[in-house]
This record gives sequence, structure tokens and C-alpha cells, in this order.
Amino acid sequence: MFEDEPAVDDALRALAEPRRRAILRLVASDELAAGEIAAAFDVTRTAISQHLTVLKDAGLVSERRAGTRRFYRARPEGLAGLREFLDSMWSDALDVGRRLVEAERAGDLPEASPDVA
Amino acid sequence: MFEDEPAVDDALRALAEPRRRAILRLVASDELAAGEIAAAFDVTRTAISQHLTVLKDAGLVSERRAGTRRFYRARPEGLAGLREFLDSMWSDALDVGRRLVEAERAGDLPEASPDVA
DNA sequence: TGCTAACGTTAGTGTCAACTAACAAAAGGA
DNA sequence: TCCTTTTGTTAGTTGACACTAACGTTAGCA
Repeated sequence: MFEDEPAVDDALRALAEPRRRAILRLVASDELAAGEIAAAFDVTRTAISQHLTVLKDAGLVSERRAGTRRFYRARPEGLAGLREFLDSMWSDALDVGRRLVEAERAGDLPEASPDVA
Repeated sequence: MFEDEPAVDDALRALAEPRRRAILRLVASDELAAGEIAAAFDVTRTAISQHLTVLKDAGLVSERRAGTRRFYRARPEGLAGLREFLDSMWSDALDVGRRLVEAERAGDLPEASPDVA
């Protein structure tokens, strides 16, 4: 009834964690190995590895293996769905603003009571 | 070194919850009272009230009081910071993509295998 | 006043997720 | 083969948060 695509849900849950956003910013400008990413933080490599798994499962980063090393990089397509989600919300909210202006102009804004699905 | 504005953090944490996104969609197209919003879900009014508080604190909805009732509406400005965040991330990631294309053209990309789970 | 309706707030519970420590796996060099 | 490097995985703990039930608050009416 009110669910959205799993991709949006996964991406938002992944981005809700500040450390994962920091990781994403790190690999947005450069491709880095797991160890290099971990070195930028004060937590253990284990924690970073788990964060990278979450980001990968959410489609926000890609993984490239080279020997024992794994390089990670931000995946622009992963953010696309999120942008669409925000844009639709944005335009709906703007429509409401426009409607309110019209209603105000008509002097008819006592109490909105539209039926809820 | 890696923090972002509290507004972005609050907004993302608020949107990470599926029910709060549903509420936001509900008040994006119409202004609704707390009770009307609660009636659209199977949880108690208490839970909805707490969700509304989170959304309000995150700047994602506005509150209008009329008698004992409180009307809520999506706040487009609340999504603005989030859009900027996503856009900056997006452009950075695209820069990387462009850089990779250049590297490929220079014949210097031996084993690119960016598979996404 | 007394009563009711519409909400918010607090206390308490259960679940999920972020973290650490210890272990396992895979690749490469001596 | 042995050892090191790089990384992922599992078990277990702790803190955050979504939820319910009970109570408090404010507005309107007889």
C-alpha cells in the first residue's frame, strides 16, 4: 500500500549511517582498497568491511578484485533511484504549495479534510 | 573531517524508516491532521505521533495548529539539503567515471570487472 | 464546572544493527 | 612448503529505536 522499491529502501538505510556516507565520499573521488578505506577511520577493519558489504548490497559501490585486494568505487547508478524518489516527493510538495496559494487567494482555507486512502 | 551538516543527517535518518516515508508521501499531496494520518496505518496513534515528531524535528514537515487538532504538511525546503547532498555525491561519482574512460582510452585498465551483487 | 475529543508525553519492552575479537580464506614471495 | 599480506566471516555484546499502554494537556461545548 505504501511501500517503495527495495532499492530505495536499501539505499536510504545504507546512507542513514554517517560512517557509510563518509566511506562513500571517500570512494566517490577515488577508487580505494578496503585497507586504505579502513585506515581513514578509527574503527576496526571488520567494521569497515561490514559497511562495505552493506554499501555493495545497496548498489552504492562496485567491487573490483585484484589479487588479494579489493577495490571499491562509488556507483552513480546507485544514487539514481534515490534522486527519483526525492524528486517525486519534491514536486508533490511543491504542488501542495501552489495549491495553497490558490486557496488562499480564493479566501477558502478553513481546514483541509480530504479523505485518506 | 568527514561529517556533514546535521540537517542532512537528521533528514536521512528520518527517511530511513519506511513508515515515515509513507507518512511523508501522505502529507506531500495533502495537509492532514494527526488522527487522519494515524487512521491510515495499523499502528497506534502514539507511534504515528512519535514519527511526526521525528519528521518535524528533521524539518521535513510543518505543523499547523487549529483548536485541538494539528495539521501536518510536507516541507519542500526540508528536502533541499538532501538534494544538494545527493547531487554533490552524484557529480563526484560521475567525475570518477569520466576519469576511468580516459584511462581506458589510454589502454591502462587491465582488469575492470565491476560486478554489482 | 464537568465532560469529551484530539494530541502529545513518558515508561517500559523487544528487536535490530554497529561494533570488537577471534577465526578462516586466498594470493604471492622466500 | 612456510610465512606474510589483505580481506571476509562468525559469535557475542551493547546501544539505538520502533512500538504499546497509561497518563497528561489543551480546546471546545453544555
